Amino acid sequence: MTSMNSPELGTRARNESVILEAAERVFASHGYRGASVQAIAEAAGLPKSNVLYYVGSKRKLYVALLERMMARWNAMLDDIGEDDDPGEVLEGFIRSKMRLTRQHPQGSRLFAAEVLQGAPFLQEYLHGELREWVRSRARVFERWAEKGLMDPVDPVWLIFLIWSATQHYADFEAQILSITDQGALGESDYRAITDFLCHVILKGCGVRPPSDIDSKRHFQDIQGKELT
Amino acid sequence: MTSMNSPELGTRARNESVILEAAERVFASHGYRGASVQAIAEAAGLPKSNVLYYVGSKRKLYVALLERMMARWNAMLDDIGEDDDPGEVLEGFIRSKMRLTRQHPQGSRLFAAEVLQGAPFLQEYLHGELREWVRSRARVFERWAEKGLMDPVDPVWLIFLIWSATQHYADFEAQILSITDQGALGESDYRAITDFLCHVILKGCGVRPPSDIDSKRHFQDIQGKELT
DNA sequence: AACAGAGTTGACCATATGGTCATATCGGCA
DNA sequence: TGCCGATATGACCATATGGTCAACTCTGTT
Repeated sequence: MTSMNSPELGTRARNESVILEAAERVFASHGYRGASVQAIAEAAGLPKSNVLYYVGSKRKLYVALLERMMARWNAMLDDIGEDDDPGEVLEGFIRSKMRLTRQHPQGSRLFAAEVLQGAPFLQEYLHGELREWVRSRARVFERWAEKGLMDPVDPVWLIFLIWSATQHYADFEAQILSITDQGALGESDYRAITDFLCHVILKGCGVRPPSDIDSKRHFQDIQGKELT
Repeated sequence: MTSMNSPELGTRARNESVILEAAERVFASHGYRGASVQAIAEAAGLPKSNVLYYVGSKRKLYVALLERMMARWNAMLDDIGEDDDPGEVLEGFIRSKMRLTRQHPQGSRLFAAEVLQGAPFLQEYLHGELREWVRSRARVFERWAEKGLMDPVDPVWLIFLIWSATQHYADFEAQILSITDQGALGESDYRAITDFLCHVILKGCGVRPPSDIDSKRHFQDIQGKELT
């Protein structure tokens, strides 16, 4: 079979993976226009020609990265109904989004850079799939407000608040590290931040926090996924 | 004197102003590396040589824009003491930051792009001036918590929450417009968002909202500054 | 050993890049 | 009128850009 390579991957799969990781870093910090194939190749430790041999073109590489990130994003978005517990749903929402940010900071930054330039490659996704997702969530939140389970806040602004507060820890990491005088955010920082956000946002919307048992399940969920 | 030009500006002042606005847009959407002098020149409606005649170099232009934005930041950061009213301070803080975002969306995006690439030009500012500002604010918040005027939340995460939630409406404007199916965020949107953020964040931290008279002062403050 | 297909890479191309410079025009003033 | 500094801009340069291509090596199969 294949010779003794890194964990059972063909040459193509291995190189593509190296290239994707390198490209994600470069695109994330310099945006689409600012990233050069040469820079990506150097970050991947390969000649430029080899990179283009695998990915075809700069544009295809960029699109592939965006699609990978949107797939991760979709995997995070589970469904809810108006009979679910608002506290559980909101807290799960915050924790999922924070986990995504933590596990894929470069991907989060890539997304931010894409949206900063007006989201030319993501218009369709944003205006289609994601918009519908937000609208359906918003309807449920409104029902909860009618039932007195939460304050009558605009559900769309609430969703954006959660997205922004979590996204921030990837996109503005450089600022946060400078200001808190740290080299990196550790597991305990992320746990503290997540708990803080859950506290403020749930309380701020007048939502009763979920019972301890549920919080503990979420907590273990995070720990389990982190230890890989 | 000078011939009949736009509102009493010398040639130099007028052209520099046009160039700065154009450059802010281009740098904001494509980052430092992704922005080309040619693109800036076209956005300004001037030949490339003329742009370079006025600004010297791409790098100087970029630094000038960052400095202008940091000056606006600093103008917003007024001082507080532990005897001030927490609700008034927090609400003023949120409203100031939101006003900055609204009045200078391109500048906000420029800042975001700079931080996304690791803040190479802003390290000094972030690690010096801004870090001290955050620390001093944090001490006051902690005193308030000790006095029982607010929940014992980590003040630094609270400051970042406010920054992220407000910043978001500039940096992710494309996403927000796509999802809410709008062409632009209007004055009424901004007022609603600001009120929403004040409600959630103050309540979420256990801070008593300021009295009506104070809110009205803030409100007029905003309106006054917006109508220019 | 011979072959085939995947992988590798330097040379090359047209175009774009940031920046310089010589030259030309402008507006006011003597 | 002639002069002068500020303004304007096309021509130009060295380098970097995304992408192509032909030649090469490697690995597994017959």
